[in-house]
Amino acid sequence: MKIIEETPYRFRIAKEGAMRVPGIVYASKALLPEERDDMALTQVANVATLPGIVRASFAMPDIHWGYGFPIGGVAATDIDDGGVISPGGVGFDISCGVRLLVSPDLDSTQLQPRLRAVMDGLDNRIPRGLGRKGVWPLPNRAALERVLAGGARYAVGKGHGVPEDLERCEDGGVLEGADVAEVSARAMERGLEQIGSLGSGNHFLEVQAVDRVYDEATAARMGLADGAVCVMIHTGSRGLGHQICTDHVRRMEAAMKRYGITVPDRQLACVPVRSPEGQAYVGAMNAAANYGRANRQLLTEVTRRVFEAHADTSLRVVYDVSHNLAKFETHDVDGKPRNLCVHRKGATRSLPPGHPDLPADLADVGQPVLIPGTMGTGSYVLAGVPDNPAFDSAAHGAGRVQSRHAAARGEDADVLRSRLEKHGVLVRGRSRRGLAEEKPEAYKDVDEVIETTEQAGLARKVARLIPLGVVKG
DNA sequence: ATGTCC
Repeated sequence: MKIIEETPYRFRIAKEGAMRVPGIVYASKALLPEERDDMALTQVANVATLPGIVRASFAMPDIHWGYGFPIGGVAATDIDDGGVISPGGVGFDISCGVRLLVSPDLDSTQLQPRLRAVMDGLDNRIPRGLGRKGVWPLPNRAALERVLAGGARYAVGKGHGVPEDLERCEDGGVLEGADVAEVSARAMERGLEQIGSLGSGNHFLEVQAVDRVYDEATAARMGLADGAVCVMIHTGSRGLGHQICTDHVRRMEAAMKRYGITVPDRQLACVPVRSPEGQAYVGAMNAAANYGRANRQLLTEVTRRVFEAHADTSLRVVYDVSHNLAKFETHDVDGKPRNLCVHRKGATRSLPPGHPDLPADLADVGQPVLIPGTMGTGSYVLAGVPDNPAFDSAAHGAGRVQSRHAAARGEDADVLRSRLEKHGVLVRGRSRRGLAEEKPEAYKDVDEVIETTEQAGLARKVARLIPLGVVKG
C-alpha cells in the first residue's frame, strides 16, 4: 500500500488494483497507524473497491479496525449509478450515537455536594449491562412497531419527554422509511424488552462539566457556558440493531453473486441500494435507527427525574446525533449534485452553517458535533464547518489503540476505579471486566484527535467537557 | 457493539 502525506493532517492511499477511488485518511503523524499493512488502513483500501463509491474512501482521525469497514470510516455511493449499501459500513450497533443534555442553571460547583446522590440515583435507575431489560417494557409487538416507525417522536408523544427535545435531535428524532416487515421475529423479540437501556462495552452515561470554551458565542447558542453541568449519553439500538445487521448480512452474502459483485473481504457484503435486498436492509436499518433514538430519549427522561430529585434542576437537549448510520443525502461531486448513500461508521455527521437540515435556532452556527473521549480525560463539542471534504462528517470518539482483551489484561477494576475517583470522577459500573476494557489508556489521545479533526477542516472546537461521574454497563 | 456460536 502506497501512502502519501499530502498535508500534516491528510494522507492519501494511492488508488491501485481494484480500488475505484483513493483512500483519504485524516490523521496527524502521531495518529496514523505505524504499520503500512495496518488492518484499519487495509480496510480503507478495501472499501474503495465498492461499486458506485465516489470521491474517496475516507477515514476520520479516530480510525481503528472494525467489521469490514474501519470504525471511523465514511463512504458515499451514487445510488443512481449502481451504488451499493453495506451493513458493514453502518456497523452492528445501528444508529449508535450520542446525546448531550445541559442544565441551564446548575454549575459544577453547585452540583458537587449533591453529586454522590445524583450518581447513586443514576446507578439505581439506568438499566445497563449485557442483555438487561429496559425502563419501558412494551406490552406487545404492535407497540414496538410504533417505536420502530416513530423513534424519539413516538416516545415523546407517549409522555417520555417534551416536544422541544425533538427540535434538537437529528431528523427531529425520527427517520422516515422504516419498514417493520424487514425486521425479523428474533430482532423484535430482542428489542421488545431492551428499550430504555444503556448496554455495555463503550456505551456510557456521564455527568460532565464544561471545562473550557473555545467559542463563547457558539457555545452560548448551544446552551453551553463555562462550568455548566452536562450529561452525555452514548448508546444505540441494543440487540435489535445487532440482530438486524446479522440477518441482512446473511441475506446479502447470498444475493451479491446475482449482482455480479465481488469484494476483497466477505465482511464487506453489499448489494445495490436500488435492489430488493438493498431496500429491505434500508427499511430495517431505519427501523433500528428509530429504536436507537427512542432509546436515548427514554434514558434522557430517567436522567431528568434523577436530577430533579437530587439536584433540583431540569435538563435540556443540546443535540442528539447518530454515528453509525447510512443516510441518503445530496452532495456535489465533480460539480454535479448526486444522490448518495453516505455510510458513516464511527463517524459523526457534521453539517455546516446554513444547512437546511439544521434546527432553526442553530442554522447560523452549524451542527453540534458530539465527540466523547474517555472516562478519564474529556469529551468535546464541535460545530460543523463549510466545505467539509468528507460529505459533512467528523470523528466520533477517541478511537481504540488497545483491543478489549489487551486493555483488560493486567488491569484491576478496583485500582482503576480508585484512580478515577482520585481524579474526581465517580464510577458506577456493573462489570469489573467491562470497566477495565474501557480504561483511558486503551484509547488514543482525544485532544490530538480533536486537534486533527479541526485542522483537517472537518469541524471546529466549541467546548471541552470533563467527566464528574460515569455510569457504565 | 452483541443473550461474544442455535
